[in-house]
Amino acid sequence: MTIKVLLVDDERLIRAGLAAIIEAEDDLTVVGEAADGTEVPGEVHRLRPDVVLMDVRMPRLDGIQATRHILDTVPGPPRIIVVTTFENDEYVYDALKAGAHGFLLKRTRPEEILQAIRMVAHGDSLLFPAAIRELAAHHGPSGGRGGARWHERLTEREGDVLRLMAKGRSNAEIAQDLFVSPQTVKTHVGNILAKLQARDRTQAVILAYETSFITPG
Amino acid sequence: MTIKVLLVDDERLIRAGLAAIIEAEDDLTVVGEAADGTEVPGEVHRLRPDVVLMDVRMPRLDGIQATRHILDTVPGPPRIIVVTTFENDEYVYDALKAGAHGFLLKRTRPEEILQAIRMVAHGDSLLFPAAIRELAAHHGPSGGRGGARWHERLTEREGDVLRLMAKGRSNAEIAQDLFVSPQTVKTHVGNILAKLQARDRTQAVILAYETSFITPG
DNA sequence: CCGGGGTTCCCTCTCGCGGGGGAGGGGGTC
DNA sequence: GACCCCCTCCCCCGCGAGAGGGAACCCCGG
Repeated sequence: MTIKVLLVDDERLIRAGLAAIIEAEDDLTVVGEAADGTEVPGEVHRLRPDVVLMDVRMPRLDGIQATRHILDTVPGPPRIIVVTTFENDEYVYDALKAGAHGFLLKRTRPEEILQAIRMVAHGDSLLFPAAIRELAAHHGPSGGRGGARWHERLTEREGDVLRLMAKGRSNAEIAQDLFVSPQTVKTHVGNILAKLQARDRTQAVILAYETSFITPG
Repeated sequence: MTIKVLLVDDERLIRAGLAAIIEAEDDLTVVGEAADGTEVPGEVHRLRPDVVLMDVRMPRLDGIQATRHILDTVPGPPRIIVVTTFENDEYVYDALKAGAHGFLLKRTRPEEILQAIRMVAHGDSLLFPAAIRELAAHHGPSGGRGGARWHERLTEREGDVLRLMAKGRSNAEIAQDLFVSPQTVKTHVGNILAKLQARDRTQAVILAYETSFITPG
């Protein structure tokens, strides 16, 4: 049950680095590489990877269009992680909207990149594994099979706060709703923003929508 | 082609007031009234109104649940306008999420209430008539048939700004994106918040999502 | 028993956001 | 021409938000 990964990045150095840390794990393997978005659909069809690590900024066809194209055309598509150099990259939201299952910064520590690959391969969303958290809440803390804990996952309380943030509540209002002090809410909000790599509550709410943590309509 | 309106409010006085101003118009007519959410589905089935003016806070079954129920069960459902007493009512977002096509404050001036009814009856969303604005942009300024202009509609520039707000941009970043000064952006943002009756940019973005001005996924 | 994560609460500090004004120019209608 | 709307830009001001510390409690697991 090794997880098959396809690397997509226009810089050979990046691909080599990612391939090195991935191949060092025995439950992960790199089945192919692509240097451009245009090559991706063919490679996906041919290699049937479980996870695609896709750079956002590429010549010819960028990661967003490539993501959209794969998810539109390939039946049983792979999970796609969008990789970007800068946090708060302007394409991050577009990428998630295009159907990506998470995003990573290139400077993220290798162990976390590996954990991220395993998580999305197992069907979790990188930022908001709502299903997992629900499972853990309903079926007791014995939830996920070993080692799947990732430090960026939101806690239950943080989920409560984010849900209220996504209803337009201010910190003071959230404090009233949850019967805690405003300072506590500020702490939670700060942790949420850090985990989501969001700059402010607006970006956090956007991510909540784009990753279906919150569902409109 | 008179527009049939169903009034739903637990206070007879409110219903009477609304009925008075609506019946004074010859293109609008009140086909029925209901004092409780539980009565609504039956009345909708029986009277087939074009528009439902629905109070949010009602005993037994509130406006949100009633809205959801109607839209779930009635084929070719009416357009629903949620009416509330206080701005920034905590139920507003829930109502829009339940599928309401807009919301109004009870203290809104009568002419605007009438215009709102006409707008939603013609298929526009009250806050974000994106379709109309697109039509106007594509088919020239001859867009909507007479008199449909409502002062709460967003201008094209405001739409640009809101779209960028919904991408998580700060005012300064929006200014760069649009090649204008930050002060100009602040002006637009202020106007947007006023028109949307939103308290801050987060609420504005939420409304943008809930009314499908922005579409996730 | 001790460690770690989660929740709660406190402090200070900075800064962007939003409210309140005003003002000028362009383009449209009446 | 007068009017109105939109877009642009400016001022001041108050406040909430977020960053960056710290600290206490509980519960669970090693």
